[in-house]
Amino acid sequence: MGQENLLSGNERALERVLEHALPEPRHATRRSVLRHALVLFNAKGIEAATIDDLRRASGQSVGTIYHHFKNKEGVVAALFFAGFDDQSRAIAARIAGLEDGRAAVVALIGAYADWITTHPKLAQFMFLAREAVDQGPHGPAMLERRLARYDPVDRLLEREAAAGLMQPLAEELIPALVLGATESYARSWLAGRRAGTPSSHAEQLAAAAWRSLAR
Amino acid sequence: MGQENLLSGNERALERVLEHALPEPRHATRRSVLRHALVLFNAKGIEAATIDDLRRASGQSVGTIYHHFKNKEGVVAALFFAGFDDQSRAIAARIAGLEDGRAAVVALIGAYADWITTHPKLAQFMFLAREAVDQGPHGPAMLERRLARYDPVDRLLEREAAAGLMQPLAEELIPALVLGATESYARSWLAGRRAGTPSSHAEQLAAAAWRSLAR
Amino acid sequence: MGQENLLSGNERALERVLEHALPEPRHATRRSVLRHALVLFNAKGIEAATIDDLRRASGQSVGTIYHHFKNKEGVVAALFFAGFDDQSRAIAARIAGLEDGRAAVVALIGAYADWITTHPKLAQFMFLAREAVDQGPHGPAMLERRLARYDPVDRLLEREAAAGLMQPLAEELIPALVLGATESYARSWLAGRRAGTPSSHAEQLAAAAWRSLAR
Amino acid sequence: MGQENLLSGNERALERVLEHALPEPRHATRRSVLRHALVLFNAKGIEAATIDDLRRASGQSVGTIYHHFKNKEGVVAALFFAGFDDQSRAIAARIAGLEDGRAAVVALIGAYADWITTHPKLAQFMFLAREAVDQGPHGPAMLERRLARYDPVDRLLEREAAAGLMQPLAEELIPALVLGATESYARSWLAGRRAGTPSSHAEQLAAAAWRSLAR
DNA sequence: GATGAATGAGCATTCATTCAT
DNA sequence: CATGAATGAATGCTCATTCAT
Repeated sequence: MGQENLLSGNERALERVLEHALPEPRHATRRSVLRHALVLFNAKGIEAATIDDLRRASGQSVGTIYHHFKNKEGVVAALFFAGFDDQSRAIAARIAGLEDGRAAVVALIGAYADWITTHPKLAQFMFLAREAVDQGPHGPAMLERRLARYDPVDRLLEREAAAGLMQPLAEELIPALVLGATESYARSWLAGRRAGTPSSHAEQLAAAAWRSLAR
Repeated sequence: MGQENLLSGNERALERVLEHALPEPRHATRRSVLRHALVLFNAKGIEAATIDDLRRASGQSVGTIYHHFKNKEGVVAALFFAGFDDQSRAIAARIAGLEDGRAAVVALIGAYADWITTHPKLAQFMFLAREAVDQGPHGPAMLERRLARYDPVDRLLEREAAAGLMQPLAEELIPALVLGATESYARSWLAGRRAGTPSSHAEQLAAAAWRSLAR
Repeated sequence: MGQENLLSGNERALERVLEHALPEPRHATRRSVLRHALVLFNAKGIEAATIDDLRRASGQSVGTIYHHFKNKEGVVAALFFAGFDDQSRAIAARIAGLEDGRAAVVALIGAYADWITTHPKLAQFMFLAREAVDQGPHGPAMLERRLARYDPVDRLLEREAAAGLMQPLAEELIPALVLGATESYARSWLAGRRAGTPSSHAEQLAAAAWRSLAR
Repeated sequence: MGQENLLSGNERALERVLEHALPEPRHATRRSVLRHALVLFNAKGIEAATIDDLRRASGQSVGTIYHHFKNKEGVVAALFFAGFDDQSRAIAARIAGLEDGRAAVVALIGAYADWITTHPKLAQFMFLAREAVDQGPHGPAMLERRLARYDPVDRLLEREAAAGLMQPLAEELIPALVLGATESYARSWLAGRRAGTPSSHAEQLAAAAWRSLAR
């Protein structure tokens, strides 16, 4: 029985995310810092978690953390991007090739709910960090990636709207109608105020979203 | 021409909220501090805004601020509660007496969207402060107030669900389906990423929410 | 025998400078900080002396130092200006009313040499800090004060030059010819490389300067 | 048209100084580091310029810089000595063989003014670094070299003083009277506060110095 | 010789809070 | 009620230097 079995599913999932973002063996230090940063940020809040906490938890020196991440903000950004990109890949994999608006909405909500269920720690952190990252120096880059992520679904929905298959909704409402409820439920679940995983409700959330959109 | 005309609609609306929470003339100092705190918290973030910023902006002394609010956390809480209670009053006024689930959802979403549209600064602050207040010493009190706010609507929806008028949804999904999209849209609008006010979309948001819920 | 007798001449002279710059009783804390800052800056260098050194030496808290001086740079500037202004007053007092170039040069060099001899610690600090202050935020203010200090002498020398009483020298050389040697000697003396005080050589320095200028 | 034509006069002069101090081809790395160190030290100050700045500017690695110079102090010293020795050679060449006090003073001031005019960057650095080098481990060595540099002139002036040809001046004043004004003017010119080069004023400065000394 | 990851003591500065007046 | 001087723990970050590869 190797060490692998000592890792919970969440930890394995996190490890996979970090290894995808930082695959080189020489990035082991970086990965270790991010692993501990995630726990600290979630436990104490991003502002309240100090570099010294992180140094103690990760067993690295302050200098090493700064050497690799430049900044506390750099640690936050690295972790956020690793999570965001993994999430985007999961979504893209499910949406790829779909030609039907309803199927796309179901796939998007399913992928989003599953990812959050599989990566609850990272998801929680991403809700915490989102605002800070959007305001920070990587804000524009994030905006672009966000647009790219949702672009395929947007195109399909636009096409069906043009074909008269959807409710006559203001276009700027669509994103909120698609993901608003799922996001809201996910926040509650991550905060411990709901029992069922987002994954377990994904079908109902997707069906409800589609009812709100379709004619 | 009185001073009143010099105040924008937002400022008048804010003033009304503060006067409702702190009606006494001797509370003028408190109100002034809260007025400036709102601007600072929104501009710099709650943690980043310092008591000294607040002292400078409000023209009061540090001692005075502590005398009236006990704490920085006390300033945040006072502002948050003033907003929350005003919001609750607005919702309660619209819901009162309704006996129909659909009407209740329409009223709730309408009141919520209108309040945010009328009090954007306060609404923005409340999204910022919500987590901090929920964790802080007033967390339990807030939970109670939140439950009380939504209780009338919850009861109506439960009744209609029992009568088989609604989709067979997991109960814990309902709050997200009712307000998730509206909240999501409001956040985007407050962040400057959407053009139309929540108010202007309230009917569509309410109709969509109801489609997602009703059989 | 009071405490006064325990103070050396230098310390009394320093005290007089500080009291002139910060006369209020409530400025006692500020004066104490500056007194100890002078010793530290001279002993370790301005950059090498830390705020913590200063806190320890002065018996004040870090917060107090920052409360009163805003900055480490603020401590440096306050000390520099106190010294500079005292020096300017000493020079102005000796020059006042003179109508003769030679007498003005003698008075200026005498006042300068005497001041340095009486305030060696402060003088040493001022040579150390000059560049930093000139570059810093108070640079322009300093330039102005420096021009004002030398203006009376400049005018007299210009008048005599116009009357043909002086060597046909490039105007931009005059300041260096008047004070260059005295300043150079003062630096050496302050560094411990010369035995005689600037004061003791003031007459020879003044006579030499005048020989270099006059026809 | 070779690369040489792309170098300004200052850069060529600097290159000659560095090549004299580090003539071997294998010293090219050292020379490059010193070349960039000069710019950095002048721009940011010696303490404020970091090894990492130097690494970035010179394109070398930290390890290489330490390998060649042992220390940050070692970089400063190497640059200072290169400049000092070149200056000394320039002075010695002009003074060699003179038997007349006046001629020696003229030659010394001329050589000094010319060197500063030709090597303004290096001269500026040397004024910055002088104190640090004098205090540091090379201080005694510097004192010796300084004495050696001025010894020929000192001897000539002593002889003429003994012959009654000079003003009856305290001996310790002589160095200040000889070079004080020139040094003072050079500092002002290097700081950008004077227009004419030291070279252009060398004759007047020398004549003035001699007037201040001679009977 | 060259590289750059790692180190960790040390620093300037901030800031919520207290309390004597 | 009001003031603002005083406090000092805590923080993010820097930087010269070392050393394994």
